[in-house]
Amino acid sequence: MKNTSDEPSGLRERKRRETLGRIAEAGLQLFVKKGYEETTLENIAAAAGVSRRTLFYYFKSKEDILLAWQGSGFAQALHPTMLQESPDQFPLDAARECLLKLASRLETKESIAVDGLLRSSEALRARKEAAYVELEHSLLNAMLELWPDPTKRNAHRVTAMVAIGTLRLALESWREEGGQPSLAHHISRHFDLLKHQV
Amino acid sequence: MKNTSDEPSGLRERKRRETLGRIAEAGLQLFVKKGYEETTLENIAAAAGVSRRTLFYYFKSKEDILLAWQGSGFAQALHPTMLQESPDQFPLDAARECLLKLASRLETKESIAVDGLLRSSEALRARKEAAYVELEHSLLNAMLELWPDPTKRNAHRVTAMVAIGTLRLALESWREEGGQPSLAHHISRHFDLLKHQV
DNA sequence: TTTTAATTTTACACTTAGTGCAATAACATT
DNA sequence: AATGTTATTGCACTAAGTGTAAAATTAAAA
Repeated sequence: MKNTSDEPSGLRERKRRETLGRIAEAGLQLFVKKGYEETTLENIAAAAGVSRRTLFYYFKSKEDILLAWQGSGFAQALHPTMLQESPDQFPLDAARECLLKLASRLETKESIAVDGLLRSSEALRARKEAAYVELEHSLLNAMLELWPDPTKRNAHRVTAMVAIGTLRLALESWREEGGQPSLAHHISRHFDLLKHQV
Repeated sequence: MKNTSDEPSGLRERKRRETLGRIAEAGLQLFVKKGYEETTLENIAAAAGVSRRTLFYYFKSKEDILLAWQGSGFAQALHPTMLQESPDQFPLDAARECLLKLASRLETKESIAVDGLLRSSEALRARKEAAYVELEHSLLNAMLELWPDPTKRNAHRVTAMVAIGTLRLALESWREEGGQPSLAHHISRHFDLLKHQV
């Protein structure tokens, strides 16, 4: 009979998670060491102790093996974290606070390594930009729960776009300046710029 | 001796342009008819009366054949059009005017067809988002020429981000509502929303 | 425990995008 | 006409990704 609970915890599930982890780790390690293009799926499969075909059982593409590391859970945490904000503020201010709380997740070794790799080809750079649009959607959905006014949908879209766009610029600037000072600082400064420009 | 002028106009150049055009048109036509993934480079080469290998002499990838149609020259026109704006306005207002002037370029049959195709796969959707970031850079460069104040670089970045982001949302909304009313109208409305939200 | 069902892993053959290389054809210049 | 330059092609090759079906592993039922 099928197990309908959320998290089955048998041997099968454990091995599954282990294999998934081995593949993701072997992938990231090789990408960092040899470069993304220079690493073949054959390489990853060998390092993970699995057949090439099995890679596609766990990931739908080579890119996905890299993207699995993106943002250290930033994307997953965005929605719930935003929901914790009080609705007694302007949406943009709430978004700002939320992003500040999550900033540390983007300051990890993995995040930085992955970000470097995401610059190494057109296709990967494009994926990175697309990821921001995903964040925008997560943020928008949380906003729609916090301020459930159907007539403000477009306004919220604009707010989410501005907030995530500001995060993107802050990250860029943080990197350009070699991680100095903290990312949170850059985010704050960029949100301040916003008020003066718009 | 080498021809150093900008636009050589011999037989060679004419044929070159013709071949380029044939490939791009054959590609778009087949993509629309059969779908992007379902169209092979073999198909396009045959339809353009050229060898598969020659495709790579003109385009560096299959995606590029499609992306050549993106925006009907919007990207190329952005910089020069922005430069025509008067510096006696707020940068964001100038950007708004500029985008309104260019809006019609996105309302063409080709733009709409390409946009549809760009939704058909993850990789293509990602390319589309990346294209907006390119626009952002073009706009930023023009702004830096119009208001050459090196201390305002980050401010201008924010402005360019907001302007192009607004364009993106306006385009989305315009499409959702079936092209009604004009794109320019949607752009205006979204820029108005901005003032209220930020 | 044995049997049966579901899931995971693998091998193999195949398609297609993209690259390197070198030969040939077409155009341009002297 | 001879020479150089650019465009076109064929061929062989690498690597990503898919379809299929068999084998191995784990879970559940008897």
